[in-house]
Amino acid sequence: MKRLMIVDGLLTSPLMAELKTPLVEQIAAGCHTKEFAEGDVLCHQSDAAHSVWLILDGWVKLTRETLDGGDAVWDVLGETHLVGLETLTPPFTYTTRAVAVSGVTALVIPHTALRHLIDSNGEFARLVLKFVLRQQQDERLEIEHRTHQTAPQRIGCFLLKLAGTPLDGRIDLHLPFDKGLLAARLGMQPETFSRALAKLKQETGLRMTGAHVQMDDADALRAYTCGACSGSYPCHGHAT
Amino acid sequence: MKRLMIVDGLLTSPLMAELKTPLVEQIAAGCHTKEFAEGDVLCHQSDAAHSVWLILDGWVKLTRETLDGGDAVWDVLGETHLVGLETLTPPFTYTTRAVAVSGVTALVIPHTALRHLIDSNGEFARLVLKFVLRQQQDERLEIEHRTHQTAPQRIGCFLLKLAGTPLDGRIDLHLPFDKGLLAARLGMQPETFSRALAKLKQETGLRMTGAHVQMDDADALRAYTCGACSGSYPCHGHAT
DNA sequence: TGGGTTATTTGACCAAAATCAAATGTGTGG
DNA sequence: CCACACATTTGATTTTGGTCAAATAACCCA
Repeated sequence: MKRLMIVDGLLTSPLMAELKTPLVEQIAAGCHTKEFAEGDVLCHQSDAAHSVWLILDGWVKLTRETLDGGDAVWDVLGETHLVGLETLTPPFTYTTRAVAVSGVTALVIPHTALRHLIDSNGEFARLVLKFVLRQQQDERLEIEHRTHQTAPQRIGCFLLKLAGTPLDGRIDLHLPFDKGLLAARLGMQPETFSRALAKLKQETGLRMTGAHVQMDDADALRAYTCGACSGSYPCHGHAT
Repeated sequence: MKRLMIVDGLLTSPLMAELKTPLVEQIAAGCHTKEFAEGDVLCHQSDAAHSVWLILDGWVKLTRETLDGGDAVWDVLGETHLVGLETLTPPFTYTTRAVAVSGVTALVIPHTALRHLIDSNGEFARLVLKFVLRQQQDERLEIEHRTHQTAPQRIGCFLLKLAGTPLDGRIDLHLPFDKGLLAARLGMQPETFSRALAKLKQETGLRMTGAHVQMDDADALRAYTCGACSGSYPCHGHAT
C-alpha cells in the first residue's frame, strides 16, 4: 500500500505522468517520502547531488547567496514540482539552496536512480528533455517579463498562474506563502510589493485582505497584466 | 569535400562535438549551408518548424512581437550557436522570430532529421538534454541579473562573456552588432545604454571608441560587474 | 562630394522602484 | 492579556532607468 501511495505521488508530476507504468513502479521502488519543517534545508548550493525531490505538499524556496550575505530567490515551488533536476547534468551539483518555507511533504527520489534511468532508458531521457525544453520556454518568457512588466503587472501575472484557469471569471484564493517571499520571488522589495499591490487593486478591482485574494473578473486582470507581454501567448498559457 | 566541410561546421557546435563521428556524418548528410543577408528572416514566431540552424558566421537576433508593434529581443546569437532547438518538443513551432542582423552563414539542419534522431537514438537525446540543462542554468542566472544588476553591470557582464577568458588581463574586441540592438538584448533603452556605458568607462577604466572596446584590467571589470551576482560563479563562468 | 537616412549621444524631465525610517498589524510564547 | 519578534504598510527621499526632444556623428547612395 505504501508502494502504491508512492506511485500515486510520483504521478502527480507532469514529467512522471508521461512514463509507462512499469517504469514508474521501478522509480517508486527507490523512493520514500520525507517531511520537512519550515526552515529545513533540502540541499545546499554547490553540494553534490544525492536526491531529487517531488513536492507533494507545501512550498520550497530556491535561493542563491549573494555577496552581501542576502539571498536571491530563484523560485518558490509547490506541489507537483521537482527540485534538483539540474543535477542530472555535470557537474551534478545543486545550483541553489532549497529550503522549506512551510511544512513540506516530499518524495525523495535517489539521484543515482534518475541518472541510471537516463543513461539506460532513452525514452526517459526523451521525456525529461521534453519537460526541460518546456520549462526553458517559460523561463525565457520570465526574462522578458522582468524587464518589460511593471511591478503590479508581475504580481498580477503571478496570481493568474496561481489561480490556474478558472472556468468562470472568478478568482478566490489564498497566498500560499508570505508577501515578503513573494516580493523576492518576483524580484522586488517588500515595500515595492506592498505599493504595487495597492495599485493593482485600484487598477483591476482585485480585492485582498491578508492573504485572501478575490477577483470577480479574471479577464480584467489578464488584460492589465499581459498588456506588456510579447504577443501570441496569453502569458504563460493563461488561457482566456 | 563539401560533405567534409559540413561535418566540420557541425562540429563547431558544442552539442554536435559530443557526438560520435558516424552520427555526425549521418546528420551532415541531410544538411546544407545557406547564406542570409542582413534583415533576412530565418523563421517566424509560431510557424511549424522545418529547420534548426547552426550559425557558422554572423549574428542572428531572436525576437517576439509585442502588442504595441515593437520587438522584444530574446537573444542575439553568433557562431557555434543553434537556432530553433525549442522546436524539438511539442508544439514543434518556433517560439521567436529569427532575423539575420548581419550577413550570416548557417548550416541548415532538417527538423525532421533531429526529431527522428531524438526518437531513435537515446544517446543523442541524452546529449541534447545535457546541453539544454546547461543552457537553462545560464538563463536562470540571467533572470537574476535582470533584477539585481544595474545597467552598467549588465553591459560589463556582456563584454566579459564576449571576451571569453583572456589569458592576460587584457581585453580588445569589437562589438559584433550595433549598440541599439545590444541595448535591447540587455533589456534597456538605447539612451540608457549610452549613459550606462559612460558610467562603466568611468568606473572601470574601460575604453570604447565606436565599436572598439579596450580594457587593460579585465579583473577590474569582473569586480565591478559581478559585485551584484549571486555567489559561487564568477558570473556565467567568467573565470578569473 | 552632398544630401538623406540611421546611429549614437546629450539634455531636460518623468516615472518606477529602491532605500531609509517609522508606524501599524499580527502572531506567539510566556 | 502582555511583551516581543516579525510582517506589512506608509511616508519621505534618492536612485535608476525610461521618455521626449534635439544635437551630433556615421554611413550610404547617388
